[in-house]
Amino acid sequence: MRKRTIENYVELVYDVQKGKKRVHTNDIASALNITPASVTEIFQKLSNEGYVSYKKYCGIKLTNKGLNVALKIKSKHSTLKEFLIILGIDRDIAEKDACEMEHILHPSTMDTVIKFVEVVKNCEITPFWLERLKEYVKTGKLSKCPEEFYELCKNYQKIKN
Amino acid sequence: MRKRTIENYVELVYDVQKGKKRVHTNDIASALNITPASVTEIFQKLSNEGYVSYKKYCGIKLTNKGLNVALKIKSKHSTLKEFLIILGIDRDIAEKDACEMEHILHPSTMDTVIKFVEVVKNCEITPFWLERLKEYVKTGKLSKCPEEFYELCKNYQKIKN
DNA sequence: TTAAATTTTTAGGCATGCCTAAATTATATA
DNA sequence: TATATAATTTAGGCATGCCTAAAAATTTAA
Repeated sequence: MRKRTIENYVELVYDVQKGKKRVHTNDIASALNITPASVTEIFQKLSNEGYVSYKKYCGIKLTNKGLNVALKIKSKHSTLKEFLIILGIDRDIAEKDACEMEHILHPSTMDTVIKFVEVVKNCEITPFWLERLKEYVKTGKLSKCPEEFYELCKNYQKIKN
Repeated sequence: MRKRTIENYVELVYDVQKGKKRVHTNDIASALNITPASVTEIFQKLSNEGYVSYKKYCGIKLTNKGLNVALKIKSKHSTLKEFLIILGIDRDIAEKDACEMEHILHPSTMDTVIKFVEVVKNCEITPFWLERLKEYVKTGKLSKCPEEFYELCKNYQKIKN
């Protein structure tokens, strides 16, 4: 199976599994609008590769290996979604784009995104540059950056060097 | 053909086409490390869908339709790469991640990214928040945001409301 | 508890994007 | 201008992730 496929299925299985003992073909099939027959095939492959334990006619359950993948992907997903929302992307679009990005970004890119989100969340108030960006996206007009900011930045940089 | 496949091939054809009249199977095959036979198949499909004009044994040339797709994708690519580089991602990783992101992001997300890059490039000096982020990524330590910044932000927001 | 309904699996197919090997066409050179 | 060489195409295969139709197992309910 492709990395992407594994990640998507394992992630979904994780979500569906909550509050259930086992996940059945129908659960996945209806969630994805595909046929149960296709899901059976996926279950068998996920099982062969050790992501789930599978018993015919009884559905599946994530193994530790599968659980780890699921947790990692879910963590990436929520960080990326937060990241996009911070930038001003609509929640549902952020959700979809995060769904794609979670599979492709390099670990070091993910690391930067994680820290970006952390930095912004750490701010007591919405950062100025972010306000300006959102305004620009909304109105199409980019306001000029006030002189005081430049001064402050310059001073700060002098101090550091 | 899948959207992603079309975009990838058309983009590559555009790059290879520069300074040549026609692009040959071998050009693409060697660039992608796949066999010329596979490229022939791709050429035929690209041609069927109107992205290139194709004459047997003579290679292909982008049509206007293909050129438009190529230009759009290349524009997305370079914006995304710039975006990632601004955030502090290494150039080669930025290159690879941009290659993936260019196919998946929602237009409104792209719009925000475009404006983000514009806003940062518009700054006379590297924004303070970006300095802090990069430092955090590099050292693992997040410095506290100076009080003056908060004050300035607050004042600015009062003025606007 | 046995028949009906539902769920799951099997078997066989299909499109995609790749492959190899062999045939065809173009080109370079003697 | 032949002919050897190189490039391209055709033909047939393969893995993936999906499909349908039919078979098998399970569950429900009479």
